[in-house]
Amino acid sequence: MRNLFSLDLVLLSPRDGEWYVCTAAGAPKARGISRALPFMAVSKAPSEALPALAKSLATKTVGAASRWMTQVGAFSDGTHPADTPISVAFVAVYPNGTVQDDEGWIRAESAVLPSRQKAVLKATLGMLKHAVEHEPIAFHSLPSTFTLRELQQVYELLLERPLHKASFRRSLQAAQLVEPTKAWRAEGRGRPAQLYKFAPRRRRGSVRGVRFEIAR
Amino acid sequence: MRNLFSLDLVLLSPRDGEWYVCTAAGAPKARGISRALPFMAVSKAPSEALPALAKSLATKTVGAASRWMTQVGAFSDGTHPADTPISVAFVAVYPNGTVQDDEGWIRAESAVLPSRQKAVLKATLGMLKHAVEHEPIAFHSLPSTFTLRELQQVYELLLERPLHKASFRRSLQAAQLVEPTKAWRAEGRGRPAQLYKFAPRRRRGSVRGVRFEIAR
DNA sequence: TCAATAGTGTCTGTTAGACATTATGGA
DNA sequence: TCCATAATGTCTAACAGACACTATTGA
Repeated sequence: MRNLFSLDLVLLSPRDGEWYVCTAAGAPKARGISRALPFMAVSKAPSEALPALAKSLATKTVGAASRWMTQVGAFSDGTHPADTPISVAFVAVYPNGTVQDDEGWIRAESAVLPSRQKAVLKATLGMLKHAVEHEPIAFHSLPSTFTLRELQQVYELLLERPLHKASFRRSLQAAQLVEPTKAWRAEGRGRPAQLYKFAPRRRRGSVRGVRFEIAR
Repeated sequence: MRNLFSLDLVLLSPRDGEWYVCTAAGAPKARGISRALPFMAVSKAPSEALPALAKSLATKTVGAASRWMTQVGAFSDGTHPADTPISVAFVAVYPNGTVQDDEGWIRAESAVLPSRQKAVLKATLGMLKHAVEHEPIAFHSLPSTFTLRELQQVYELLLERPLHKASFRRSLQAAQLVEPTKAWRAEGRGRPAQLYKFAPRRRRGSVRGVRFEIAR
């Protein structure tokens, strides 16, 4: 039976200041591409909704459920191992520490993928840059407790630009999104860092004026 | 031949401080729903890319090309007149003045649509709220010249909240996105308003710190 | 003691929001 | 003259960015 579409997953996890993306074997060997983003070929009208399908595929692939997932979009260009006319992509993040020395997780920057999936990955990273402002992506990219330095590094990964330490912490405090725990963590030389947990109290009340960052 | 998917369009245009959405006849008469968003049922792998397909369908439907269009996403829930497992939706805006007393354009707020398309419309309006910051949607929702009051009203429609007049104009001036023309337009009683045109000079250089507007 | 990192205090320039004021037309 | 709307000036509070400083650990 001919496939209707494929459902593709961009599963990301930060490690060493870079995004790692989960891949599976089974892509066509043509042109030296042996790995691909996890996908599921759908050949009949699915009984479940797309998000539920994506969630179960992610859980099956990684062995754990992701805490945040959203749709990236539908893609029709380029080549895809399932050879479907379109692919619907979802993105999910897994906490820092998920990536072990597993060859399934590879650096997103240098990932070699079928051309459609390469476009999916690029679109995903561009989408995260905007979505980070409205969704708690960074917090779900970390374990339940984390240092503020780790949090800032994830934000810098998401936004693809450096952030100012003091300003970052002030804004974070004003937003009342995290709470300190009583635990501290020493790494290497310097002063130990306090561990925080994600505990949003309220949405930032002051909705500020328009920003005009219009791409031309 | 069974359909692979449908391509749906959310064609929006502002009028009287509200969004109007373009609909076409031909939806099933069941449950009193007689109109639907314009769509195209795709039964074989398309020779064109999705954006090109959407663009040509929009041009054919409205009789004019839109100046801005982007994908909303893929939708699988609910009912759809094409009865496809998924629908890929695109959104485009048409300038104020496109909507005449044509029954094809109806108020988006009170639109009665097949359930999947209703979800598409809702997701679209939510998406625009975030996209307006990064893409010149508002300018493409107006004719080539417009008053700053019209521009602010479109932004208020997009953002779904009122804006402060003086701050809006200051930010607009700082962003160097518009240029005044020599024309003025008098409407009703008060002082005539100067007409402006969209003429972006530069991207706003100062990329400011993180905003934490995290939805919980 | 030194190096390295965590965390904070202060200063300054920018800007959003409030408010007031002037400008300019029609009724 | 009065009213409605456009456009702009001023003040203030909030905030981002820079910088410096203190705090606390390991080497």
